[in-house]
Amino acid sequence: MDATFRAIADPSRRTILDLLAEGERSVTQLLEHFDFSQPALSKHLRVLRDAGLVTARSASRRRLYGLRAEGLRSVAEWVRHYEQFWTERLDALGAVLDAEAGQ
Amino acid sequence: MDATFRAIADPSRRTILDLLAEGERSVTQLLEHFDFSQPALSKHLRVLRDAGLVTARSASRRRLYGLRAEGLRSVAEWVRHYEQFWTERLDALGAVLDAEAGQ
DNA sequence: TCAACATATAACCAACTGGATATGCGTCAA
DNA sequence: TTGACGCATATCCAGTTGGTTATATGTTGA
Repeated sequence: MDATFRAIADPSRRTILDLLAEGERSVTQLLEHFDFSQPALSKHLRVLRDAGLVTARSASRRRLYGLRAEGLRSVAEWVRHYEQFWTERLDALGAVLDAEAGQ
Repeated sequence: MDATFRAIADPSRRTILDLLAEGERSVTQLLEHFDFSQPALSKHLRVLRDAGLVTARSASRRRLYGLRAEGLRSVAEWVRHYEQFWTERLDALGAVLDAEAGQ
């Protein structure tokens, strides 16, 4: 879980996840979207793989990466725990408005 | 937004947010939950403040920190975009089970 | 008034990180 | 079979990070 949070802390890696959300991509395909070198991309992919956020399979001489969104579940649950803090306020606001409308 | 993701990448800082979710706390109160020094805590608090995740107000000679959960909104929205990937699968599974039950 | 308290900042350090270049290794096409 | 392709790994480097100790600042109580 710690690995997950550290993995998504980097904007390039979040972009990778965004790209993979559209479907499987090879390393070369992914690389087109970045300014850094291919080894740098491979490093990012390794971090994502170690965090369980992407999968990889070999297809002839290419390597296809895919999204493994379930890896983000812990993040989703963690943040949902906080979501109530702003939805509660909206509920409270709604209650106030209702009360005022009732008068 | 980038600052937000980097801020929550650290487990100590996530713990701080968890503590503040229960209410305002002074630096000394927060410090009881950690093994590191007071300056280290002040540094973490600065990162969280810069990311807009906590608020601080002076109360006599103490400084009370509070949660500012709205700062996590961008994270919540980002991860919700991925949430569909596992809920969709559950929906699909549900459809299969429904179909089998119908036979 | 002054010592102790509560906190922030400064300066420093080791470890980690994201990048680069160089290279190794398997796969395909000619 | 061999050269080019696709990718991973090794090594190195500069910048960032999380920690430390030392110190400065404001506040309160005696």
